[in-house]
Amino acid sequence: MPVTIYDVAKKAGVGIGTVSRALNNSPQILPETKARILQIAQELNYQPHALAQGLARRKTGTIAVIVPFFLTYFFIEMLKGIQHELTQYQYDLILYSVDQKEKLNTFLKRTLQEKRVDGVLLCSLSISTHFAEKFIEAGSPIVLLDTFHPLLDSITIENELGAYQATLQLIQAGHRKIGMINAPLISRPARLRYKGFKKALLDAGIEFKRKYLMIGPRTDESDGFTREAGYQAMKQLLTNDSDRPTGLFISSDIQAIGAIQALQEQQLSSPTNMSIVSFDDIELAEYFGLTTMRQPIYEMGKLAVQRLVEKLSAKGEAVFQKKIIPELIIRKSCAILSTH
Amino acid sequence: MPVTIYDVAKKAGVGIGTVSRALNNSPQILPETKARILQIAQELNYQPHALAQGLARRKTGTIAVIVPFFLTYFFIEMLKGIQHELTQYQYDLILYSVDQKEKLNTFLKRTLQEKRVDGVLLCSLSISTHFAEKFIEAGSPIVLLDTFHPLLDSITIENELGAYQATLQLIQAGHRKIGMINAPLISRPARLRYKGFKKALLDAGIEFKRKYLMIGPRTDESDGFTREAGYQAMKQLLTNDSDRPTGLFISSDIQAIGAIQALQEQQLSSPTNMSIVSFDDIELAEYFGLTTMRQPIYEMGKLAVQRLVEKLSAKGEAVFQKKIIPELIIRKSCAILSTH
DNA sequence: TTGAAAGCGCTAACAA
DNA sequence: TTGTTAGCGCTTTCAA
Repeated sequence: MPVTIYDVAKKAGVGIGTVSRALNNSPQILPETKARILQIAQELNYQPHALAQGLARRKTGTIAVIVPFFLTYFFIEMLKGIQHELTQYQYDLILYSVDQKEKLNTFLKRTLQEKRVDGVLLCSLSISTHFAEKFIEAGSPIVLLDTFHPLLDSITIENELGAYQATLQLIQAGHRKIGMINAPLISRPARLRYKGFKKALLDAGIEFKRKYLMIGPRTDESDGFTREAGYQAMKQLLTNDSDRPTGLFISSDIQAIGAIQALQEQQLSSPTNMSIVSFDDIELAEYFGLTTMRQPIYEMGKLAVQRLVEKLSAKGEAVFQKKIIPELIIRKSCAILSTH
Repeated sequence: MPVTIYDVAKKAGVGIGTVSRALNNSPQILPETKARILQIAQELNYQPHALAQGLARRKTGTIAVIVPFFLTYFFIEMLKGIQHELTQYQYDLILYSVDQKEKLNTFLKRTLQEKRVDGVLLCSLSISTHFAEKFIEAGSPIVLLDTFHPLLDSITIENELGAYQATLQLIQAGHRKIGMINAPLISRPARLRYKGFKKALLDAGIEFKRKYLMIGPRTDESDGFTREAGYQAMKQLLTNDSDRPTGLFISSDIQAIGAIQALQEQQLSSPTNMSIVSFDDIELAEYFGLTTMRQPIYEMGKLAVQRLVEKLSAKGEAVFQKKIIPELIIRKSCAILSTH
């Protein structure tokens, strides 16, 4: 039989209101009674019922984190940052993973109406304007992570700029035949990285060749930022052995790793036969010696939580849109092209 | 202003009890009134308040998943299985990650008393007998995943058997100088795999050499089943260049990957200079061509959820202890030793 | 078949 | 400073 506030009150010989005050350290209570009550609560091993407390307080102490179903390295890192920071603020985390498109809206609707959570962190998934407005109307705190909507708070990476820099790195290494392996363009980061890539070529006066561009497949199981997708893309690219790029910008490390595998199967290697600059800087990037654009994913997760918690207490400010600039990490997958 | 059951009742011209009956498809209601109420609820976009519902029903529709803080590939896979299955049963998932030892007990205590969740899934972390008994007393459903306690339901891998088989594979390939890279022995799987390893050697009449055993370091950040730990262990092992093993059982794929890296740094490779059999069969194992003992992690996650959900409805049966037998996956990291 | 009312365990406003 | 009480939004008896 779980012990309730009534049990504590009875044993202490006070009303439940007083117990509540003692527990929530209200100033309107005599220090001695407070001490006595706390003591008794301890003895009885009392712990408030979370749901009852939530119902009365109109807040749950829980936030929802919505992520794509395919938990890749990227999301793990993000989750770690989020989780770590959330612990600091004493919030619990409900994890929703979206395996189908409609699911996201279901979850958003639920978080909005069901009142099971105080706020939501939406990761890497696009929210419709309809729902963005709903959240604003309802005054429900939400922050977007690695995704964007003009009406809402967000923390994103400067994808276009990062891609530009990555490509520039290839150009500065002397490459002129530069290609890209990208994820499908339904993904916003994929679109932006593509844009940055093309701009870098344009600015350098290098022609963009359509056949140097490879877009890996997307499946129900993945968003296309996968090792397998990178592998397939590179294989496809190697099909054309008369005219191949010498340098490649690949939209994620994990794809680059797959691509390197495809290279090796043909007795080729990076950077000898193909220079590569990728994106993310996941843990494995170091192992593969990838020159890559580092996204501080963990820190972004922390930042998102901080912002959300801020909104949870004092809401109603201007839209907060933080853009993080990725950092070029030079390893050895991008070689300087020998001039002959 | 959120719409409540009262709003629906008023608009339908009925009592809230009737609305509740309509919503929870109780048989004690006239089909027509039910239809009408449902219709109105729809129009009003009504959704029950989760906490209020939970308070009244004495169940939350949420389960807790407790995992170690260092989310490795192993846990990700496990989480995916859990998450996927949980969705089928309409349960929400609260994720607790344990970053310090005391934290686990805090979480267990909370789940027990706070009534925020209906049950718990404890992954890869040891529960004390004290808490095991508490859970039984309280009748709180809990199932252990990749961890064991005699009093509680659990789903574990036959670690000892798996290690035995892995080692046997090396022996059958002709190896006689066989070593092991292991994680620290505080980990139960590490202990059991060590045991299986030694038994295989013993049964084959092969001497176990202490200097062929390498145990990687454990840190606050990790349990020792990491790439870095494997890397360090192999480096250490290579220190001795006069007398090295030719075959190695490594306690996880990710450590094996680190070990291979150390090998490569010395211009060595597997299997040419060192045969390796590892454990887990994570996604990357295929890429590295690891011969390994496959743990059906995803399926174990699913199974755990199924069992938990079962207990959630009809509890109070015998202790369920499922032991999964790992499967040998032959790739190319273990070479047949040429007889000369 | 339905409505009214008594909880579920807590917080917070109101009195005392 | 404290006790009492009215909610919080729902489920579920108990009568009708």
